Amino acid sequence: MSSVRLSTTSYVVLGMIALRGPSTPYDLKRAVGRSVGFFWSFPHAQLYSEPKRLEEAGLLDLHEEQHGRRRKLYTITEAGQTALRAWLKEPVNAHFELRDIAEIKLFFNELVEPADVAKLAVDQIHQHEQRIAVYEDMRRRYSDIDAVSNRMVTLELGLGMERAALDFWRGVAAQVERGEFPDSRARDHKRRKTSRRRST
Amino acid sequence: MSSVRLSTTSYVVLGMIALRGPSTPYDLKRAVGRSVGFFWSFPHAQLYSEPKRLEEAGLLDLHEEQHGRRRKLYTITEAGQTALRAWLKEPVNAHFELRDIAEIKLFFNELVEPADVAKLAVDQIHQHEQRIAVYEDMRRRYSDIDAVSNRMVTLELGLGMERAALDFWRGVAAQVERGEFPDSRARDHKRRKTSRRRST
DNA sequence: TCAATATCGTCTGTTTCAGACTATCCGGAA
DNA sequence: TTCCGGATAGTCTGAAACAGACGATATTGA
Repeated sequence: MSSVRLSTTSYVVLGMIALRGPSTPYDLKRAVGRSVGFFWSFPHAQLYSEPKRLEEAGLLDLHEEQHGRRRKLYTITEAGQTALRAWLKEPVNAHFELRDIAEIKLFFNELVEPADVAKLAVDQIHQHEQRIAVYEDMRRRYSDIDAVSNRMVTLELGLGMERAALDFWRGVAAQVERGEFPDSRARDHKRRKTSRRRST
Repeated sequence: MSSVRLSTTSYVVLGMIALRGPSTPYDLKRAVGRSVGFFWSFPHAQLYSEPKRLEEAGLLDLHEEQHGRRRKLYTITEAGQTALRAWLKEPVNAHFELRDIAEIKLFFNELVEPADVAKLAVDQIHQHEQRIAVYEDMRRRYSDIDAVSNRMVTLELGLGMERAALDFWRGVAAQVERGEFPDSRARDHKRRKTSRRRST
């Protein structure tokens, strides 16, 4: 029940148990693998150690099952629900929580000569397609449940967001294919000018 | 010169030095703080330890300056350039590199009742605006240099991507404001139905 | 029946995190 | 001239997380 520092991974665990109900670490491992793992991946060993921490903090309840293989079944507590919801409501804080590899690669892309926009676009398209598949899979699995509202709102938002990104990169890819992209044009008139800097 | 494991942070350091030229850790700290730090943040102490590792791996050169305060000036080596470019070219691998907090929060958003789409949108809008500002700042700082091609291609892509996302979320916010969003409509006819599960 | 495969869980050295802490420099007020 | 505050610059450390090797138990079907 002592105060622990909760990481994003902690909230992923909390969130998964809140969504799925009572779960063993292995349940979580499989569920994470085909859903939220596409947005936040981590070693599966964490799914054994993290719930233990959360249980010690009073955010999960533990029910040890003692027949056959010893396994641990975790349930979320009231305190856990509260902590999770509080986190979900607060904005992403700028404090060591921002990490976006795709954007980093884009940021530094000017360093690869000539800028390989085509490859970049393909990479992004692939990633967004994958994420869309994750959301669509969830939608498929839940469409038979009658509680349409909250879950469906979320799924549609996720899909919408991913589709917007996908469209953007598909557009880029198409432009590149039609030779409309600046990098090919710019290359020849660059040759003449060398590393002159800051004339004004 | 031994082989070390390079993390994303390593590549950020390499990338910053490649972009800016010779830099001290403190230079990096400031530069990161107002640019790439918005996509990938980490404790500044890393900017002292990481270059040392990279230097030992032969990816950076060290020039110790010994007048006044002792400071270390790092330059990227050929090997460093090569490693960086190789990383930039390879697609984001699915192996512990995917981490997107905003998407996580969206994923679990159905758990906050009623789904607070408005707040979510505001958060996203803020974040994308901030990132747009980063790209625009870069563009402002570099627009006077005549090497238009690579850097400008990258900046336009970054801006385009962020604007697409921003537009999407602005659209969502507008819908919410006009009351067109499903969550308000869905709430009443949900009350009646309780936790029945999976009828088929 | 036992071998292969799938399921489930633990362990461990290394790296990173997060921020407290130390130290230096510089300008202006007392 | 010293003293103070703030900006600049760098170090240190305990606690987590990482990454994956490893160990153990079930299940199956030959």
